[in-house]
Amino acid sequence: MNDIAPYNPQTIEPQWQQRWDEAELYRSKVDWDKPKHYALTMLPYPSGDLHIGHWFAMTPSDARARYKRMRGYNVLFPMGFDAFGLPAENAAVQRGIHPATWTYANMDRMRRQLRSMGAMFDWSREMVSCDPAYYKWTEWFFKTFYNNDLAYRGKALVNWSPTLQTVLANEQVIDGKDERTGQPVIQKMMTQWFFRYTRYADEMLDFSDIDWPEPVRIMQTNWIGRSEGAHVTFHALTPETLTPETLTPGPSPSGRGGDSSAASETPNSALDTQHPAPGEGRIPITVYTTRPDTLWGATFMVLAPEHPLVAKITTDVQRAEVEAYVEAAAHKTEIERSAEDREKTGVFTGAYAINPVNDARIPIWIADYVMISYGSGAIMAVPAHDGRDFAFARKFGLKVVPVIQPEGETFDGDTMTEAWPYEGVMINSGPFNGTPVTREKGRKNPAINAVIDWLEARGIGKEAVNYRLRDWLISRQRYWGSPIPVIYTQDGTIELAPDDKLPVELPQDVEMTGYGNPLAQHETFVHTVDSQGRPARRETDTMDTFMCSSWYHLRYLSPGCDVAPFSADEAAYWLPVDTYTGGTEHATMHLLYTRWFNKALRDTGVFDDTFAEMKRHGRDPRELNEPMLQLRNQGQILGEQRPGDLIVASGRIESNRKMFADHVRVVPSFDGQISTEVYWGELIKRTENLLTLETPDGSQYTVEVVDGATVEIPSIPGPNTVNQLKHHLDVERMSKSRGNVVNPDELVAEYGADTVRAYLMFAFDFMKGGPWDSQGIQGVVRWLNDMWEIVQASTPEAGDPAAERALERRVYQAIERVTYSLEAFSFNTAVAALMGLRNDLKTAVREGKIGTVAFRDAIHIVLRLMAPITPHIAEELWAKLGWPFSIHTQPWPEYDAAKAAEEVVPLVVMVNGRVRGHVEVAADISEDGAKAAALDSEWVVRQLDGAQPKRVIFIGGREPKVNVVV
RNA sequence: GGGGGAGUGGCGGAACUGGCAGACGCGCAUGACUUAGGAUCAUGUCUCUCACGAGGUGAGGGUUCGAGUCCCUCCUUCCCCA
Repeated sequence: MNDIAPYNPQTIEPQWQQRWDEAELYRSKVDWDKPKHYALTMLPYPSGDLHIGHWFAMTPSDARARYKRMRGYNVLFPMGFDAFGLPAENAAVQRGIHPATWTYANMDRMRRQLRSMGAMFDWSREMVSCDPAYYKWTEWFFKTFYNNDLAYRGKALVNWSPTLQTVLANEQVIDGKDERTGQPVIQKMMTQWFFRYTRYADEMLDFSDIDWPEPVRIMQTNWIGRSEGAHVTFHALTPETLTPETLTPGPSPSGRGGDSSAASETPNSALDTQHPAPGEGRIPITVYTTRPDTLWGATFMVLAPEHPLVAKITTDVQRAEVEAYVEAAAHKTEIERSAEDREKTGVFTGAYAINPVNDARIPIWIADYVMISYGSGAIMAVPAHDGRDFAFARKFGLKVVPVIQPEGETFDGDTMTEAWPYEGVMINSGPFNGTPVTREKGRKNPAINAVIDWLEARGIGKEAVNYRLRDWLISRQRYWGSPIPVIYTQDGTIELAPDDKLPVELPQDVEMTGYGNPLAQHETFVHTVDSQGRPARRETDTMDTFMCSSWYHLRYLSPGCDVAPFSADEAAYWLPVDTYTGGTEHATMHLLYTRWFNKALRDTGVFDDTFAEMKRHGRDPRELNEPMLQLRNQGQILGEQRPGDLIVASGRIESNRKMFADHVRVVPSFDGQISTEVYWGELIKRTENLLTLETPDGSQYTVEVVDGATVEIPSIPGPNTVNQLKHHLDVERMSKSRGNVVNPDELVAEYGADTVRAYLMFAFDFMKGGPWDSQGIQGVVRWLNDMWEIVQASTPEAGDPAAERALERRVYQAIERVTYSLEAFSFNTAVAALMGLRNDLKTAVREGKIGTVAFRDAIHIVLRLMAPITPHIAEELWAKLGWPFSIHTQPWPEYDAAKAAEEVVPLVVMVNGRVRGHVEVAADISEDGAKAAALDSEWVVRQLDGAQPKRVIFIGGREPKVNVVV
């Protein structure tokens, strides 16, 4: 082995990458004679540099795509950029760079970095979402949706910064303030564009056609939040209909008086006497409830502060208070408002409504725990059976009337301490008293079922299904996004830009000031003409970037196509995506949007040509009901845990916890260092020259390093400064500010791409991720160095047949393990199996019992098993042995059970389920034979001591076991 | 606030349907080769015990011939969304 040149990935990797490019090894072309495999990994946002997380997401997916290709599939594995979005605008505002300049420069850098992975990306299919050739079709899809009643204009709350005159994204708002300027942000209603997301809500609840992780399916189901219940119409009494004496300021009587008997048939009778005649002066307010069985317990109503009726129904007496509350609510975010543990706030409007089931007159309040964007923005409050309503009622002294009572309990509205949202028997509910209530939801609950029928019969209410899911708000008041191709004519009607005028292009000459919407300020963009040539205004909102990423997998099919978003010929062959990999953070947003988009395209005829082509080739168009068949989520690579330097500081002690140090020393341990003259401990935090030291018992000390102090760090030669001291790092997400970022470029320069790829696959569970460990990579370095030498080792002409058979067995067992592991996204065990094989090969070379022919047969298989994981070294060694280019077009080694089979196996002997020992037996031993061997073994004989076993259990299979119960 | 995971040696992690817990690797220890070693090679490495043996997968309980795996209660953590 002496004359072998050392393994040098820095030389061989770029060479092979170039060779693969030149040979167009990864160009994927439609070939109906071969089965296809569309492997897709979520495309990156061009933020600047490629992160180790990108490598972790992409290289295992690449390995699997390569493996599929060797299994005989025609594989498509494309890459592109999700290039619109906020960071580019922030860069523009902060550094005066145009978003396009910033984005394209980043993409150039990232393309180079992506190529260094040695992945099988087909770059001829690259798509870039901010390219006009791409967003032309994003706009075209908007038109398609608009023309099919899937897009509409509506009102929604936005984060509005009065200072910047602009709308902010949720992530730009921290504690109700703009994160950049610290100026307050208010909630403002604006007219915006929506897609009818709920149109496909029910279909999106059906996962029967797709193999997606259970957690994702659960999250999507909860996100859609389907519930069954009823719409019920209450009627508000307008101020004019109320007589002066009914206008009691403040809340209604608390119910703590004489009429509060919970068993009373007409609980609100005291309030019930003065409501006006039906019809006149009544404003209908429809509420949605999942619990129509509790209608008799509705003792007040609550409207969202933004509800349009608030101004109309508020009495003059209450007006000032109500307006102040509405104003205050505008300054709160939904997150704050929906926090359940928060103290409830609210204001009485002075108005009353009639509960349609019992004609009770109940007060109408406004409170910020009711959201205008949710349901109808109005609720009936049933304090006895809803936690939030209960808290509200108690805070404001509102009446609590129980209408459901569990067996063996007697509720009293005045003394209940918490709401009872569960089962029982209906009480105080007129005709329904005595009806049993279960924990079932919707019609399955007999009480709900009966009440809904009753409401419908009387025309008071109607069965209804509601979704937590809201329509998809796609408007963004931003520059760097796909324009919405809409024109507003002078008379206010909406026109769409004609197809031959698409795309509506973003103007290049914009000024990014961070103030206002750049597009709205751009005169030549805004001012246009309508279809009649009359002056008109353009829509200045752009589309949510989730719109771009909802169809990028289609653009890869034919990125150059300019007559359609994608070519039907390509789509009919490649779709749907077979394997999709990406992070869990997209579980409910991107992955639901893309499913919606796919169903919308199906129903608006966009796939019609594709369907026709599929049928022509005998494929069923229903295969395209879902965009991605199999989904797997990778975990996240976290920063490396690092201990801080051990430090001994001496100087002037200021107080018992603070020192001004003129001498700081890093020591290997604290032996003999401890004295009262010095401070010592692990450096857990450093802010400039202020150090925090922690002793093993957990006490902390502050050390301020004075100017001109000596700093000694023995591991770093030369004079040291305080900046070179390493402080402790916990396992956390990587970020520049924490200083725990792992740079893949540096790793590739040091170890080579194959090592980095294999290490990422080996060191973590793909689905879980975990903290980076810079030491562990040595194991992979050794593995590849070993393989480099083993493959080129010299072997004897003839070998020992038994040893050769043993090696063959190990090789074939490895085929099975690696194959199974790659199928199952268990990349770590695939590498482990290959390392195990390395151990066997190494032993074989050392012992010299394997002949050249047998050894070459083994290597021929081993290199192909390595090829998906470490493509460069596998190709290089393959070539060194004189085998033809390219290893990546070779078939995957075929598993042969006979060759993998063991002849003799250890029979596991268990007594009462615990292993006691092993007996060598033939692998194909019969049940009776195994039992006899076990009963004959020393352990069983000793345990039984002449007695009969109670039971003898044989567990067959490759590893036979016998359990003797005594 | 809502939702989803995860707890196995000093560390990363194995254990496919309940069937030998700790594969593979890092680290560590001892030895070898070396002027030297952060290179390489060999051996060892869950805990207790000289040993025979016994115990052991966050805690407690249950089902089973047999539980890391299934069920119940609790604890600790991480992630995502709003």
